[in-house]
Amino acid sequence: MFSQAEENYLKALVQLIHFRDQGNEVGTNELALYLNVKPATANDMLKKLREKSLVSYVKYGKISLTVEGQKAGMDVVRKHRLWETFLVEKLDFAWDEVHEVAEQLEHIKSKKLVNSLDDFLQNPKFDPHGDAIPDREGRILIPYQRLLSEVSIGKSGKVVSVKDNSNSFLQYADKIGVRIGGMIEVAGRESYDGQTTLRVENKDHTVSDKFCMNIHVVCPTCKLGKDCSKNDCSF
Amino acid sequence: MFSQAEENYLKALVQLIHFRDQGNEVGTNELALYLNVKPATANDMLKKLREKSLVSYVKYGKISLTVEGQKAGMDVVRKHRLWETFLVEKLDFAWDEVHEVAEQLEHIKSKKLVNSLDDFLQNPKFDPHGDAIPDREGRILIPYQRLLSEVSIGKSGKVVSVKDNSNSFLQYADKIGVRIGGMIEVAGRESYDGQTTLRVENKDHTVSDKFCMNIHVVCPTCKLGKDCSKNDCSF
DNA sequence: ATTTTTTGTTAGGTCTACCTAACTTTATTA
DNA sequence: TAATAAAGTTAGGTAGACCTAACAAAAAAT
Ligand SMILES: [Mn+2]
Ligand SMILES: [Mn+2]
Ligand SMILES: [Mn+2]
Ligand SMILES: [Mn+2]
Repeated sequence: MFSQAEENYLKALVQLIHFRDQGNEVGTNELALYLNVKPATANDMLKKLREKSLVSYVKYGKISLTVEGQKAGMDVVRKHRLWETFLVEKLDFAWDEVHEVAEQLEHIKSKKLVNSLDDFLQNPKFDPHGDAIPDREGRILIPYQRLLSEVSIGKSGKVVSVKDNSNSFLQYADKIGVRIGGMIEVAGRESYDGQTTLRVENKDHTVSDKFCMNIHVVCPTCKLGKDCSKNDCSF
Repeated sequence: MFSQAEENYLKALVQLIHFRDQGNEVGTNELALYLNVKPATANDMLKKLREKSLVSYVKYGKISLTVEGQKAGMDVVRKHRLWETFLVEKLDFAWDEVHEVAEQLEHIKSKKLVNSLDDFLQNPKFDPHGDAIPDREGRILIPYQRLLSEVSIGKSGKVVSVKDNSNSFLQYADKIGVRIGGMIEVAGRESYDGQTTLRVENKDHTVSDKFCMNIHVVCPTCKLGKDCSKNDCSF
């Protein structure tokens, strides 16, 4: 079994290496920044994880996960997302209240618990933020999605996930009616600074480019599948 | 907030001081034994808890909990028992499978989580082992109960709790049909060594005195109330 | 009332997960 | 290419929660 700290590093590495659009090269400093620790601390832990064959890296080089390390990290992500789903679906938490608690729950050690919970929730494929939940083997479903900031004017998308999980972002999103599964139309975009007019539930809101870069949408007709252009895709 | 270790000590003290039939004087050695640590370790922690005004004790004296310490310990017990109930009621765990996992879950820090869970379970008063679940203020319902070993021959009792939570005990209890809420009749008892014949679900089983001393029963007609003899009590 | 046993304390040490400060390597820029 | 900046490493240190070994106090037994 892994310690809580080890699990946090493995999860962070999965997120930095595999769950990012670009730049999947990860170094000590970036990892440390992500985990709110000092580079020296991250360096210590990397040596320990290397000893245990969970990461592979050489001094001054970039970090990667071994098969075993990736599996372990995925498992933490799986637990995190299942617990978030539980909190929202069963205990009526709001989507901006679950992350902190899930950070704790993700470290509970019991195979039976995780799998029972998965069944109890009817094997959900996505968490309350629209992020894919890895299955028992660490596999995830990847919907073909794009950032709202990349959707052309006049087109609509269905919200599948948000990148920012901060309270301020989630509450702002809530306020203007943006939620997982909801539709958004890009009514206009200012070329000067990317200010975008969104039509949500028949109301218009002018939001920043930054905001749009944190929302993933899919074509409402072909949510899954890699090459969207070959279908009757609305994008 | 308290650390996981601190919480474990506070819970142990509540259990040793308040949840025991007799002998509620507790010392360093006993506490250490209960928690599977060495006396020196328990001593260190007691000093720390005294600093924080959670226990009150003097060198070489007996340990007691302050109001604040008792409140904190009760809260851990509450969480432990709520999670055990959740595991059995919602995730179909058996009553001998829940303790270990609850030992982990009891340390999750979120008032909202505990109270939501309590509501989700419809504010249960007893856990799967028949132990009372403290409410938000740390109050518990105490059924008038006696040990099965003290029930007279010919009388029946309804099982409300078991003292031993070990796998071997629970599985043995299961095997002969003893479960919370079930009825047991004391059909006979050998005065030589206390060997007792129990009638459970119309079958007779001869069990040891030791076994009987780990089962709490109440009169089926007056489960609650302090002075059983004033009612139409079957005992 | 001693002796012996049990119980409790102290001193000093380990291991984990952090830290700061100083240093080295690699990358960037002039 | 040489200077500078950024990234990564090492050494040494702290705090929490545990340990062993030696010792002191209290309780029990003779
Ligand atoms: Mn989260
Ligand atoms: Mn999430
Ligand atoms: Mn338990
Ligand atoms: Mn219990």
